[in-house]
Amino acid sequence: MLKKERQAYILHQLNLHNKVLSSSLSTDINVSEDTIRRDLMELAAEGKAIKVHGGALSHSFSKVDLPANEVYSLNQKRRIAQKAISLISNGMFVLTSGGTTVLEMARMLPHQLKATFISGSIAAILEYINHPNIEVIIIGDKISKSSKITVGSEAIAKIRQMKPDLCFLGTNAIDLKHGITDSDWEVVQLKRAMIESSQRVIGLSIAEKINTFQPIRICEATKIDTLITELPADDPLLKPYSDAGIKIL
Amino acid sequence: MLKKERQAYILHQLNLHNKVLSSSLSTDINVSEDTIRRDLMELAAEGKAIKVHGGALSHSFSKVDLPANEVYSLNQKRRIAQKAISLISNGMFVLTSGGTTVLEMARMLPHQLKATFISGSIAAILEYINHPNIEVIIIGDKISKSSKITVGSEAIAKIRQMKPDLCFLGTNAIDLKHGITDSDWEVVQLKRAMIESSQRVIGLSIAEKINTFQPIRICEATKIDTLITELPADDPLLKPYSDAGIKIL
DNA sequence: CAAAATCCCGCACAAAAACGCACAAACAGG
DNA sequence: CCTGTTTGTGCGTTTTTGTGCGGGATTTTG
Repeated sequence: MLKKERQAYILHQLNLHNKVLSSSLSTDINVSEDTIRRDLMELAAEGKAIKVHGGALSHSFSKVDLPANEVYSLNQKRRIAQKAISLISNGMFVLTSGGTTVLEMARMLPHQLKATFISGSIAAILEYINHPNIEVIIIGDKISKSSKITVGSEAIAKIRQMKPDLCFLGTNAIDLKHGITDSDWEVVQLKRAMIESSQRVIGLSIAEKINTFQPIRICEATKIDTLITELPADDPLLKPYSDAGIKIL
Repeated sequence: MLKKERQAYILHQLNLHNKVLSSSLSTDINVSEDTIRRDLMELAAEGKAIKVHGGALSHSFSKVDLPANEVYSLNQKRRIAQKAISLISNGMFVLTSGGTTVLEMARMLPHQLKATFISGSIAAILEYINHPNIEVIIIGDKISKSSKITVGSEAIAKIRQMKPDLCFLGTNAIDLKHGITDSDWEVVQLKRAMIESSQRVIGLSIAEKINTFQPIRICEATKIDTLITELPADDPLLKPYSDAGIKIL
């Protein structure tokens, strides 16, 4: 049995039962537990499983452990959110993606701001609802358990028929050569649609994601109009982007 | 049973009952109390539970005890939810409305149930997401701030093009003469669509709402197939409904 | 205040993981 | 074809992790 084949089988079992045991898999496919363990580690590294002692769990179980160590980047994200908010004016239609930076922005929206926010991110929606003057439109479709946002053709079709003033995109990786990239196929599809529909796209990215890339490409970096990081606009790290015609904030 | 799995189970119980006993958990999952205690300590360290002598408390409960009458109606709703859940089988497509009873049902869904839930209620969606085996489809549209559900023509159109197996309807008022009624125009539109699309409609209503009515009519009472209250099925209050051909549970 | 329940501590032990190594099959390139 | 390299796999050995148990300390309760 080929490695890929075996891993596909493991993933299938994982989706089916939401958990797998190294021991049972080993007797099941007739390979050593060591091999299973190595497979599980690979799958975990690719984000397709969660490795635990004794086997692995499906991502849908991960709700149990949200990492609390992320406090570190919180301040950076707040700074980004602050800059992003300055771009929003009363009466605008604003489309937002998922991601923690966007979520932080949602939390910091000034009370008196009157605008309409469109999103498929459950967490962001929750924040918008609590604001007194913000209208919320949710993009419906199947919800991806891993990213907690709606994905699928319905969602994409819905986005395509809008023309929002602004689009805030939480970017996982941006690089002039590789463009804007991500690791989840469904999310990529969605973000691509968001970018194409919007009059002005604003990328939100903490500095450590600048000049990095991930397996799947969304679009060229120059498709975004404005890039916001926690750094000052004249930071040398951002110079190439500014030269490429992207506004920096 | 894996450690993470067990802890997930404990957390689920905690969210459900707002408290857990080490002793009962121990006999429940068939592990030593020591192990449970260690789990609770870990969960407490992560801030997901509050360890107390004899078990643990949910974080939300730490405040003050809910007023007695709320607890009272909570128990009624739990009883309704329990009956409602018994109607759901694996693989079903289930459409649910908003309301606290439906929300309670969402919380009580058994861990191993595999089904697809469709809803426009933000609170319900949040509960569904936390279940490992449930697929979630959200109905998108504008969100009504008062009821925290999506309303509007898009939502209605979306519902119209589905044919779910079951529809659970939190009913605010039901009466044989006036039918099922509600007070919010947009919600009424939505519920009407839900009833028409579904193969089987189950009304959830606490007894005090039986034989009451509100300003706007959704449909006749007989449009629902099954009525679930916290009362036993042979309660005289429900006799007229049963005579009208509605199944009582 | 005394009995009962619960917790805490150290220990034992089995299951699982990590590590280093061996080995064979697949591959690449003269 | 031969040969050096990479890749996937299995096998001991050592470490780590998860769990249960006994007994003494502590808390709860009537």
